Amino acid sequence: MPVQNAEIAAVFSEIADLLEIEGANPFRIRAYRNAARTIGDMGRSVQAMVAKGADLDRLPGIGTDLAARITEIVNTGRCGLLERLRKELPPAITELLKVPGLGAKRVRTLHHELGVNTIEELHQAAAQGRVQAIPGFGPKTQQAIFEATLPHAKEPRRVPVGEAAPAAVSLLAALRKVPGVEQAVAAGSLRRRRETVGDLDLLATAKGESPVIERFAHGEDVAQVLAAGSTRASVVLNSGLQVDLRVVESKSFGAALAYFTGSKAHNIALRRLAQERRLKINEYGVFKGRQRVAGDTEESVYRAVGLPYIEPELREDRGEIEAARAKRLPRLIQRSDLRGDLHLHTRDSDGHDTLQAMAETALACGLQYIAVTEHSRRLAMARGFDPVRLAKQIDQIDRFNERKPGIAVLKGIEVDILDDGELDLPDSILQRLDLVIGAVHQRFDLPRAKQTDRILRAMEQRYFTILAHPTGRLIGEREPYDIDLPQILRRAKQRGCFVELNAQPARLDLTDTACQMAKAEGVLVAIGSDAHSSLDFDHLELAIGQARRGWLEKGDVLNTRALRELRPLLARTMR
DNA sequence: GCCGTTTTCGGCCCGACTGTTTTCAGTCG
Repeated sequence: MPVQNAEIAAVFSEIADLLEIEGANPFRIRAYRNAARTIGDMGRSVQAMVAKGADLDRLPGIGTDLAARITEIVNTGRCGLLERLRKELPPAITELLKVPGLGAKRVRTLHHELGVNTIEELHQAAAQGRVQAIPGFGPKTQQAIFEATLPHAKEPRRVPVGEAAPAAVSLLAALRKVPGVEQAVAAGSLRRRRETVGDLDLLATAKGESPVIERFAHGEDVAQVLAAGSTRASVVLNSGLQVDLRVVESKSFGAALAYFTGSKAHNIALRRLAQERRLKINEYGVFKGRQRVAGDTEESVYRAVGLPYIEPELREDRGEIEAARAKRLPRLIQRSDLRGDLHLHTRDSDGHDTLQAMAETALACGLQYIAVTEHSRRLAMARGFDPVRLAKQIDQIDRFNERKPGIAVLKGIEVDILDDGELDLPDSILQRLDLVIGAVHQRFDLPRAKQTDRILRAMEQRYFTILAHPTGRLIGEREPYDIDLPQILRRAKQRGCFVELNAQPARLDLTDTACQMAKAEGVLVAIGSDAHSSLDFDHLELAIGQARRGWLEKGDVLNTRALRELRPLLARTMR
């Protein structure tokens, strides 16, 4: 039974939660949390490392004890420590930690004083007024618990970055109009371009008496004010999105921006470096004793700890500090590096705009070529193409290009990969194309070995260029299908074909760590907007964010190539 | 529980806000 990294991470997270409720050494708890994050974020399979006898304790934050626990979980599928903890505490109790305002200590108190073990029991206790009878708990706390544990109380959800970004734009515009406000910018996971955003972190600089906090808390879209002090406010918008605003003086702008951009793990690593230099970093600056030595810009903060500037998308404590120290930071790809778009639809299948309109908009977006890639016949509901309609479109594109429209249109297809790994259209028509994108659109439930084999077989087809949205996940809606991605990437390298980074906001597929894996394997990533209308070219910006999080540079992305360099690369896959 | 060009022991990031308190603990990011 294969053990996924995510499962090991979940075990360590639960151990950390239970240890915390038990009141264990906080640093031991942190060690389990750090290990959970390290394992969960890792591109490599821990199980494979164990099988190869690799030294697990060379992983950051993994020592002798944790290495032994990992080996135990991989080999036996069980974890003795977790089983022991689950006997000492009711397993459902970790759910209580998710209630806003409840941390480990209060959960422990509620458990000991009231015998509360589940959300339902906690709700009952609050309803009966038993919570406020405990020392340290008052009526407000009890009321907050009561409301947060109502059966219909929804868990805060993470919002796709494509939704969060526009919300931030309008909030920032409003902040900039408040008297005394000098700057207002987005920080947090939005600035790091994470694919989902838990809450919006905004940072403003303002002169002394600016009413910025007050105006923000009374904004027209604000449903609830969670907190509002002199430098910080937290609100919930009508959409359910939580927004935190921090206000600092402009001399602290850089330090505050670094601090509130995070990630938390990156900040901790940074402060540790500062400690070594007898410096202290907080959101107001970098300090040597009482003297402030940096903080007006982010660059100054990094310089103070002996590092070059690190791009926000890299700040996850996934090796960027070490890379910065060694002067080996990547020069991350930028939107302006993209020369073309390799995946889009017109209204000939399920898109909304004509080829002419798509081409004009792409040109206006600074692209030099696009590939039209309609669906194939298997996707009947998307009006997928059969060979006859595809032949017709091929002629249409040829005529279009003859008119010298200022942008080159490549002939492609997004062809379905059938259950057995065959493609949905015959070679006789595929051979007339410039590129063939293969996509899995049904049978997401195949077991790992079959699903992997299906994709590997598709990649071996005579005409196959790019594997579309390789994992099939839809953020927050559908899990990725179960595949051996490292094996697929290895085969892609051998075959000379490419993997897509699909820019649709709900897809952003590949993930950031998968992009890193592709880069490590030497497989070029093809960025595709998967545009279904001329408005969708904006999504390319999201894919660029994801690519940057995956440490991709210009050279790692197929469609940064000029057309004359691209053509031979595509032709090699059409053998 | 991890980690070490100061250390194999003794450290481990830092501050704001709230609620329940008469000076602070707990939570959060």
